[in-house]
Amino acid sequence: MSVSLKDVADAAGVSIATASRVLNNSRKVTPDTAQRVRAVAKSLGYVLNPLGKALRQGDSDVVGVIVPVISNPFYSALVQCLELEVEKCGYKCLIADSLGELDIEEDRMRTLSSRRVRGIFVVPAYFDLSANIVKEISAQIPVIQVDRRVSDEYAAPFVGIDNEDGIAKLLAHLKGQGVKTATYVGADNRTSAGRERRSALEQLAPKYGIQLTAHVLNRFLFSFGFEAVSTILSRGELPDALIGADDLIATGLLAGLAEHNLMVPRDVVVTGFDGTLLSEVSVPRLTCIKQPLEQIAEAAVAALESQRLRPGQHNWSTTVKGTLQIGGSTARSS
Amino acid sequence: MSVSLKDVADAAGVSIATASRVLNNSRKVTPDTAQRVRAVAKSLGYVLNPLGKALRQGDSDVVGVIVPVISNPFYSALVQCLELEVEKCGYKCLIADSLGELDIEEDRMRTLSSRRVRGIFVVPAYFDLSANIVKEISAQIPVIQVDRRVSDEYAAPFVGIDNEDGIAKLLAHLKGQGVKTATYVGADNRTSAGRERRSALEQLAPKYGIQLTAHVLNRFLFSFGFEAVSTILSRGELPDALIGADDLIATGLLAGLAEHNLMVPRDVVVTGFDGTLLSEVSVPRLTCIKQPLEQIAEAAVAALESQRLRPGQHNWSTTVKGTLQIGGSTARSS
DNA sequence: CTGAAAGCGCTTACAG
DNA sequence: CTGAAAGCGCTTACAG
Repeated sequence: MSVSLKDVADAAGVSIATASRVLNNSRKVTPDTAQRVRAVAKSLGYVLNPLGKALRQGDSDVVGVIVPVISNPFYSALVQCLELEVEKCGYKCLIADSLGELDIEEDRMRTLSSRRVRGIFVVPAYFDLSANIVKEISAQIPVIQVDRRVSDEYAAPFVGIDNEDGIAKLLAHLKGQGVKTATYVGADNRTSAGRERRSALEQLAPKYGIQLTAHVLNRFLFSFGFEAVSTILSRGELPDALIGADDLIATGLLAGLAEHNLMVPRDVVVTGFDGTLLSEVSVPRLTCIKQPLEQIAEAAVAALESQRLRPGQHNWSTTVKGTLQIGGSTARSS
Repeated sequence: MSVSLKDVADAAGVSIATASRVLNNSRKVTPDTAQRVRAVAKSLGYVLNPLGKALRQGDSDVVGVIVPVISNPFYSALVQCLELEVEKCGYKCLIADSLGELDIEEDRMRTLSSRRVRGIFVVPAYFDLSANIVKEISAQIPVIQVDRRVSDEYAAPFVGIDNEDGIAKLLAHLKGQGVKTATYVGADNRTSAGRERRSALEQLAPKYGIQLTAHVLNRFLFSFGFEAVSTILSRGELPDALIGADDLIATGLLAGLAEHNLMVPRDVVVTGFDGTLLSEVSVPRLTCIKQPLEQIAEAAVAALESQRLRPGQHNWSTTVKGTLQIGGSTARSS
């Protein structure tokens, strides 16, 4: 049905080897012949079949991307940035999600690996449980952990935000707004992001003169933030600030507070983390740490390339710093 | 490096033909032999290389999905549903976005086609400009248009929401809330969704006793909704309702109104379309038409299968009806 | 029931 | 500079 390299070669009166060389600019070919082949290829509408190429070379031009949930605005934005960056290298992206479940994650990684992708970007579902699969696949093809990492530091390189720096910026801002007490509505220990943000907060809050009441912990979900409001209210007094572990939780908090007729920032200020669409869409806008996604994507692609060139070095990581994005949700002084 | 079918066959003392048959359950093989092959395959950690299979069969187990922008919550949700449904058939998804640009869309479709995917789901970027490429690729492999369609009704089957029905439900609800005047903050004629929603509104509003002021039209963007508020205010009187063409525009309206210290629903009611995460996250929640994504995904996959079985019939479509999701943004009677 | 062989489309040593 | 040939991993008529 579709035209193959052989068709082109025949029509041009050359061997398929020559045709291949012309179309890949791989070796010097008589200009005359080259031109003829190119013309024929064009007129016949030849398009390379990447399957044959990949099979032969044991290596495709596809890169895999695995995120927990593609419909989480943070991940859909991350995926888009990664895709853009990957395409600059002339590769294509195969995108998949793990739904945050270990067995799906394993399936995705094995499938991609068997397809001989050039490499995999993965946001591991779990800090500890995902370590094995990341390490296993990482031994076969280049794997880069993005946004989250697994417990085993020799599993694969990591690229992501500096959570501690982000939390520090948030605390400095809150302090400037006169915040004295805060409650962390955060993520549990399942993921590295959850761990790092929580421990940074615990460590740094005292330095900014902010007193933390008991955390409310769960997963990165809007519904969790929404419900957390009731939990906190049932305790009695509301703190000056509610610190959400990400934008999803934070917008959940905004919605929950509205449900209880509490005004933000008048009654309590709220912060998020990520700087997703949600933070811009919410009313009031969410103060949060904006992740430099382009930069992360760029670093991730660079990491993958470096991993391809000299494999075996897995215990390194790249962190980038986020920026404080100030919204109305913490405009306490006004 | 990785173990191939030949390795398995050798280790099991059979031909690769037999090994292949066992692993595919394709023909009767002596139970004894079959068991042995299976055992060997397992112990060697054999995993099929889909490249070889696809090359041989001229057909892979991959399905392509092309949406305009993956970071639009509606499309990321759609992609997730499609992926889930596609996997039920044992296929994998190759996801890509066109950024709403024709040349990228063309590149994506051609690339997928050259990879011999089993079929493509596409949300065409343009109503008229995308017609050619959809038709071209549709002649090669099964293509299903989802959510939007192109002008040429013989291009490819379509699966999506019944926009007219959705608009009617919205109008009925608004009428019940005592709305007499409304402004449509909508999408232009670039896409079929934009066209259909607008023309349905123009046609149906009078029947519900709702008077439309001049439309404000542009693309499906949060920023457009946000800015549209100024445009409308500069005209003078605010209508009873602002009807956003989708949730992105509608939440933009909410944010824009808040910026002008206008209260929703007190000063004006607002509606959206799609029922994305944004509609739930916004404060107040957005009244809108919720798209039955699971149902759409199911129908789309069924359409693809039917297209594979008997190709050539392109001029049919499946529409599903959305449901009215009532939020605080139209709670006028309260 | 099983195997030897062809062939999907491609690239790349190896000769010339 | 160019071509004949091997081979990537797989499936499937074709014989037996």
